[in-house]
Parts: sequence; C-alpha cells; structure tokens
Amino acid sequence: MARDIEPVSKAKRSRGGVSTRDRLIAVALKLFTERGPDRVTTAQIADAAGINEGNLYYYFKTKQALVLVIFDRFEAEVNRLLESPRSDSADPAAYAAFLREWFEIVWSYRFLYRDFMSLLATAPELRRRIRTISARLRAPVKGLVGHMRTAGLIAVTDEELDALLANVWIVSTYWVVYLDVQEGVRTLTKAHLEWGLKQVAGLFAPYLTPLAREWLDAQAATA
Amino acid sequence: MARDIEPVSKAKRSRGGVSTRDRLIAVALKLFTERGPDRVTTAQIADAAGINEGNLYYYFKTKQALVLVIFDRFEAEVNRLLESPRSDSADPAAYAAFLREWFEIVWSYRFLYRDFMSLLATAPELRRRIRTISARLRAPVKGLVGHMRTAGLIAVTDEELDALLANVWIVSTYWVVYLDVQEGVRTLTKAHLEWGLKQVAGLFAPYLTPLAREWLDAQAATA
DNA sequence: GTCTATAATCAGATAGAC
DNA sequence: GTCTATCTGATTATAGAC
Repeated sequence: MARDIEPVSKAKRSRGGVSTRDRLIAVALKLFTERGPDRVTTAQIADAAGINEGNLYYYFKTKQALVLVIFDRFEAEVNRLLESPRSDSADPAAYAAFLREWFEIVWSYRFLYRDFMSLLATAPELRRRIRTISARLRAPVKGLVGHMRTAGLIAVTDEELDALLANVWIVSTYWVVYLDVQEGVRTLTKAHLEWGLKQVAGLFAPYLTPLAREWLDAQAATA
Repeated sequence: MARDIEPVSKAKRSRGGVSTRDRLIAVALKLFTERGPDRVTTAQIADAAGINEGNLYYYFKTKQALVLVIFDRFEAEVNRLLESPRSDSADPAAYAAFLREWFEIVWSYRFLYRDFMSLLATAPELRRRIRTISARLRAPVKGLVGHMRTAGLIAVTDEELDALLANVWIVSTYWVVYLDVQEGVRTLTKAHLEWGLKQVAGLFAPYLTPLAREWLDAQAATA
C-alpha cells in the first residue's frame, strides 16, 4: 500500500544505533507534532537531528517527502492493526483492545489530523489514502456492533447506527483538539487517552441493553 | 469584548457602496475559508479586492491584524447570539433556533476552527478568547437540559451530561471536517448544515424520554 | 555521508510619489 | 487613499568540496 518501500538501511549507525535517516524521521515527527509541518523549517529539523541542513536533502529530496514517509509509517501501523485478529472479533474485550490501539496510533500521529487541511492542500493524494484507511476502519466497528446486536447487547437501528458511526469518527479523531483548545491540555498523558476512550464509549453507552450493562459492571469489578 | 472597536468608516465607497476596508475583510474571509490563512498571501487578498498590495497595508499594518479583525466579528456575532432571548429559554423550539444560529456562525467562520492550531501559534491570545466563548456557550445548553430534565423530557445523569456536552462541542465543531475528509464534500450547502445539526441532535436523542419523542413527532408532523 | 557555500524564491512589510 | 518601487528576511533547495 505504501508507495515508498523503505529500503533496508545501509546507513552508518550513530547515536545509539539509530541511522541518520531514522533520526530525521523521528525528529521531524516530534517537531511536526509540536508545531505543525508549516511552522517547522528543514533547518530546524536538521539542527535537532544534529546534522547539517544540506545533509537532510541527501536523505529527503523535498520537505514533503519527509511528511509522506511519516504518513507511510502511520498507514503501515493502521494496516498492521487491521490485519490483526482483533479486528473482526466478536469479543467485546478484543474490541476494547482494538479501539485502544487505534487511539494510540492517532495519538502518535496526531499532527496528521490536526493539520489535515493544510496537509491536503500540499499533498492532495493523501485525501484518497486517508479515506481508504477510514473506510477500512469502519468495517470492524460495524462488524462488532452487528455481533453485539445479534447477541442482544445493543439496541440500535440501522439509521441510528450510521449517525452513530459518523460521530464515533469525529470524536475519536478530534478529542485531542478538544482537550487542547477547551481544557488547555498541551502535553497529553495516558490519563487523557483514557478520557478520549471514555468519550467514545459514551457515544455507545445509551444504546446498550441491560444485559450489556451487567456484563460491563462485571468487567469493572474484575479490573 | 473586542479589542479593536471598529470605527465608523469614513472611507470612500466604491463598488456597490462597500468601503475598501470592508471589501478587504470580506475577500480575506473568503480566501481564508477556501485555503486557510497560511496559504493566502497579502498580494492575493489585495488582488481579489481589486486594489494594490501596498494599499492593503494602509488598512491593516500586518496580515495578522486582518485575521484578528475577522475574529472580532466572529466574537461579536456570538455575543449577539448569547445576548438574545433565545439563549436561556426553556422552550425546545427556541433552543433549536439557537443551535441553528450557532451552526450558521461556525459555518461562516469555519476557517477559525479548521486552522485553529496554526492560528493559535501566531496569535496565542486567541486561545483565551475562544475558550471564553466556548464556556459561555456551554451555559445555555446546560440550562436547557436542566429545564428539559425537570420537565421530564430528558433522562440524563450529571456525569453523563458532562461527557455529552464535550461530545456536543467536538461534533458541532468538526462535523465540517468529517464531511470534507470522509465524504469528499468540498463545497457545503444548506443540506450539509442540516446534516450537522442532525448529528448533534443524534447525541441527545437516546436520552430523550417517550414524552419528548411524542413532542418531536408532533413537531415533525407540523413541518 | 557530511559539510560549506550559495542560488532562487517568495512573502511580509515600508517609503514616498501622486 | 492608492499607487510604484523596493527592502528585508526567511526558507526551500542545489552544487560541489571533503
């Protein structure tokens, strides 16, 4: 799926066994996350990676190539998640784990979501790729709800489900921005991740049947 | 509340009786909405307004001043809405009108939300102002739910309500982005605005009591 | 692979004539 | 108020030595 198959690095390994290329990617992700790609210069990336700016262009012919490589990694992580057995399990516990992993990926690559519009403006092909990812993610969620419905755990009509899934997408994508803007949270912790998960769970909660609530209470008692 | 009290314009009125200053603001809002402030240059704004770039700087000493004036207008519209009698009515119909007006404001100034992060980076004082607006908007919503609760129209605990209101904020802010990214909607219509309203309504729907549903069905029959 | 230049652009902003 | 001309500074990207 990724365009740039990452070659096995033949680079020298300096600074804790990490190649310059990988260090550049890591540093770029960090800076992009802090300030967004448009507010980070190639000079700053090179500087933070401890190399010269000219050298950066040896690894990435353009600044955008750096963004796209990071997107490739994001895409690869999502694909890994989607191909894991979790993704079509009927077990609510497996689904909870699936959702948590998905949240952690969004969290790691949150700049992609936050700066989405300006990213799409400079790299329109990302639109197709992100839509593909979103569409694929929808399937397991819909599948789980289907399982739950036949098991009598959730009561929701098809029409309600469509609206619900759209809201799930929106909340699970933008809870981070809410915390930033609304609650003034600048650096996020695991507790914030839990908060985000709870917000999404809250979307499903009112549709759960008494049977499901019993099950959840039992789970809570275990944990 | 606004810093720059807009002076009564003493400018010449050309092109349909609109002053150059107002034309600049309108054109800037249009272009910012289309591409985001970072992807629009002062040259392009001046050009679209039919004046010279140097002249633009006669009206706005910096590009950021232009953004801030637009924000002032947004803030003023929200204040007007909050001071209207709709804002603390117990009448569900008044609340529906309130929500619709709010959505139309968000819609008009959507670039402020979409490009929030990069806006905050260049104008950090906006953070305080937007948080103030959001906090003030929360009050009427909370008030209405309180009214509805005592009237037996909605069944929701205080804890559920907090989570619900956070989700309302997220969905009512980012439904536009969902349509853009997920459904490929590039230019929005009134129908899309209705869609957004329905998504927010969907957050409340499962908490409504049978009594409220009756009332809503009656409303739907009227319309 | 890494560096030191430096080219090439381009955007924001100013000065001063009209 | 509006224009022309120009400056300044930043940023992406390249050439070529080491």
